[in-house]
Amino acid sequence: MNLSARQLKAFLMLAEERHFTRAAQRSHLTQPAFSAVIQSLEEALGVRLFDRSTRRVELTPEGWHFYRSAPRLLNDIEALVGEMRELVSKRRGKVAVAALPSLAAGWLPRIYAKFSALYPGVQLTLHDALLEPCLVQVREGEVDMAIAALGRDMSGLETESLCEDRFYLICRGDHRLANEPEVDLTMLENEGLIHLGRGSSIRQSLMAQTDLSKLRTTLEVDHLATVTGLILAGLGVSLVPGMTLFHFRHPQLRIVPLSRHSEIRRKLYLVRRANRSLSQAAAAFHELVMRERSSLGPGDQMDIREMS
Amino acid sequence: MNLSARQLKAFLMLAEERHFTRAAQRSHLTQPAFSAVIQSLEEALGVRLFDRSTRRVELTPEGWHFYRSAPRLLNDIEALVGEMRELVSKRRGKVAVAALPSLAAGWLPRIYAKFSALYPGVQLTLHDALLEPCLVQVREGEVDMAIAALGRDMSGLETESLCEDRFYLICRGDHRLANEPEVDLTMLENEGLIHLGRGSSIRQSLMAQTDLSKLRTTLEVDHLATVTGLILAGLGVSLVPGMTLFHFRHPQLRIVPLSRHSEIRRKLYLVRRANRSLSQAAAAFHELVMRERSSLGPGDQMDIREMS
DNA sequence: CACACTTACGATATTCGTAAGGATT
DNA sequence: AATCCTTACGAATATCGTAAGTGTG
Repeated sequence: MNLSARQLKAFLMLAEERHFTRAAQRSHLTQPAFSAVIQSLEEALGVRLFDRSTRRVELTPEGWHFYRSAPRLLNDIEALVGEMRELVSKRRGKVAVAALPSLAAGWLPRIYAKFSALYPGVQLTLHDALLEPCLVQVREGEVDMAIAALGRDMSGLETESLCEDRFYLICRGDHRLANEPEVDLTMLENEGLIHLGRGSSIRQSLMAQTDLSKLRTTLEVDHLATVTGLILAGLGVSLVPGMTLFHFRHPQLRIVPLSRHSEIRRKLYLVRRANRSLSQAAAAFHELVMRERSSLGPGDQMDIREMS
Repeated sequence: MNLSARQLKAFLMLAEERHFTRAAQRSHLTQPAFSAVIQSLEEALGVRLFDRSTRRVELTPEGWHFYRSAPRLLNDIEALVGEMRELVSKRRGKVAVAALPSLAAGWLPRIYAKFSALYPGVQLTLHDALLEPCLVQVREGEVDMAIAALGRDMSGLETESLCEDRFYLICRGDHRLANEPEVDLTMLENEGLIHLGRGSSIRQSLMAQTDLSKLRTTLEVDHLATVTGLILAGLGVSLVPGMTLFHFRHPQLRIVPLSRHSEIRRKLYLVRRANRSLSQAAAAFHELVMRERSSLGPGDQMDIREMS
């Protein structure tokens, strides 16, 4: 037995029209072919569904019984197929992304806006989280992908490089280095440095690439917004990657690039589960991110321009 | 697009097993053939439903979405097909029959008992009604068939002869004709005759075949049970067909056949709608009636034996 | 290298359209 | 005679199983 949507559709068409020739036309079939579909259905069910003479076509008692359920059934089938088509065409769907706070606040919203314009039916979710929580959410399938740095354990994850993010010195306008065109790490000796928490990828990038022992760590906070306030209050300076510079557009703050030879960089990646395909909507989002990645990397110039 | 039950079943099998070879075996297909079914489904939906490497088979996001609805859908399909099979096999169904009161009380219950034993799942309905209401119910499709006589208007109806029913004289044991082996209509002159109502087929048969002007009509009632009482009270005699004789098994009543040459008969038919097929259950009932018709026709002997 | 999915390919079955057949009004 | 469903039949398509190919652990 193998009931098909085509048979159901033909049955309903004939039950409505009570006329093989018309029902066949509406089904885009020749009348004999249509007849064969009905016959195959009757044979599959083992019972005649229509009484037909050349002048009259009518449902048999069993036909009526079938007719009670068939429309709902076909409707369910077509609803399901329709849903799938909507997913494929991205008229519907969901994309969940995890991103480091710096990206979640700065670059990603612009991507979200573009994506929403392209696919207004797709529901977007954004989880701003520190590096490790980002990776956990990807690994556990809570999000489709993350935009983050590399973590300690990247097993089961697949990464694609997005950009490299240079670091900058943030200081108050009256700081001794405020008007340098660029600074060197050696110039920062004995400066009071305001750090982000240890869960932060910014902090981790810094620790991995730099010897900060010559600097004094004055404070450690969790949010960049807080850093702004602390610097303004004269409590120290900070080193942050380019992606976060929009936090520091302030008349009394200065942003000074680190010189080439003491350049520190944070590498950012798009992270997703290994060997797992993305949903159609997520794949479209992924594609958009990769296409737009030039708008955040190589990284520095653009952000400087934005700030000026 | 033509979704089929086979595709759904294969999909669910694979979603459960996550293994083409095993799922193929359980589907009684070779693995490549099974693979082709899955591919045809994916092609029909325009989206991959399974991520497969040689070592792992897993649902894609779209596959999961499909999986949310597919089991219910397949279940509905199989439920419908199952229902149809039950109707065909007469494990379920309905049969509604209309019958003249004489048959509804006497012969038909025995048929119902036999039918119920054969098909305990089929629900039987019996409408005992006078001739014209019987025919109306058939014509309007309220019942599958009727067991009745011929009416004035038989258009749209199809009849099959069931039996002929002889008439008998019913009188009290102390009546002058009580011990005759048979009586002639002429012997009934000036008798007081108890009639049934004009809607009754018994009355109509009598009127059509006999000149009753020599007899006095003393009373006219609607139910045979009442006739019994009236005869016992000495209010007259009655003429009734053989099928009703069980009403008159009473020590003080006598049943006397009418002689051959003044024989009156009531013809009984199975009546159904013209050009309309019966439901499977009704067809089985019809067949049983026709097979058992010898147990009521030619009519007389048996009833006489029963009465003795 | 062994297991597992895909591709290739020939055989069979199904489906389709055209044309002829048969029944009903 | 006209209408309309069924049957007949050849062509295109789909489905199946066997066997070879490919890729992954």
